[in-house]
Amino acid sequence: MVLVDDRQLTEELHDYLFALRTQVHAELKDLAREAGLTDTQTDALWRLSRGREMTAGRLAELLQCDASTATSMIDRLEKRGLVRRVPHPVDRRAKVIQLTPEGCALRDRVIEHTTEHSPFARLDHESRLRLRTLLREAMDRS
Amino acid sequence: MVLVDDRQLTEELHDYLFALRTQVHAELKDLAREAGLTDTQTDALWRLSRGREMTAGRLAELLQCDASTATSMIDRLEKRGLVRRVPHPVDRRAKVIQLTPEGCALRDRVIEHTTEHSPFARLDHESRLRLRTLLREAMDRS
DNA sequence: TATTGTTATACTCTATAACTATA
DNA sequence: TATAGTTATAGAGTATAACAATA
Repeated sequence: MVLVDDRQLTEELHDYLFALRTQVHAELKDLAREAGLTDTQTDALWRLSRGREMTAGRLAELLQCDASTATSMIDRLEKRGLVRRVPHPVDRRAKVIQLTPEGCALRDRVIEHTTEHSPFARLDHESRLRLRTLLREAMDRS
Repeated sequence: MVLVDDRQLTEELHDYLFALRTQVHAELKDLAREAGLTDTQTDALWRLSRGREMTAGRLAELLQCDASTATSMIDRLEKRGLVRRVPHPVDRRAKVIQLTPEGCALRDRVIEHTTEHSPFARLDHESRLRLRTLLREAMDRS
């Protein structure tokens, strides 16, 4: 039983797509400001934190940006002493990006702050489970 | 009955928060490339399209950016002939931002393309309804 | 030859501060 | 005085193309 027009619903979800971008931007910006970072840098820090260490190429892949963009981002993070480039153990072309102790400390603060001021705190447990399921489904591009 | 650790679930949702940013960025970038725009410009066009016309200040508010940022964005869109600044009917300080016919045409193409290649197309109707409800709840900052 | 990463370049996005015109 | 918008400035994010070193 379809009570809502399908095309209208899809269009409405696209409103959310755009709003989501703005909202997520804003949430990350708040997080970032707290830590003295930009939202993109916070994103990068989070990735490095979750996956521990990785090559520059892998980071670019996760952030879905060009390799050259990753290079300049890493440059800025390195200049701030948050990450460091170390040689790859077997591939001498590649470089492994690591969080420094300062980077780890900042990451910890970001995680703590995120957990405290979560935009998902409004939802109850069941809702969060459902949201996870739906997001997984919608975001899966494969 | 809680089968999943709550803290872990919240952390996982934050992974999605970051991933979502990247994903939504990417979706908008694809959309934009199609139309020869940046993702932010696509966003602006969409807002102008949905709300018809509005002041520069209102646009900045919707995009959650500074007024000066909106100014330069409008500059670029105007230079491309997609929007135009017209005097506000009663407040002579304010300017109303309008889509030009070219802007409208581009907006139509973007909407059509979005509907066709929707990231939400993967979800069935019921799932989309549930997603809408959850997003509304989670995104409501008031 | 193909891949990893960097550099040079050019644009867009972004906020802050100082400003103009109007309310 | 306060508000709407602009300008000047500076830094960050972004991709393209050309390049070096290595696989």
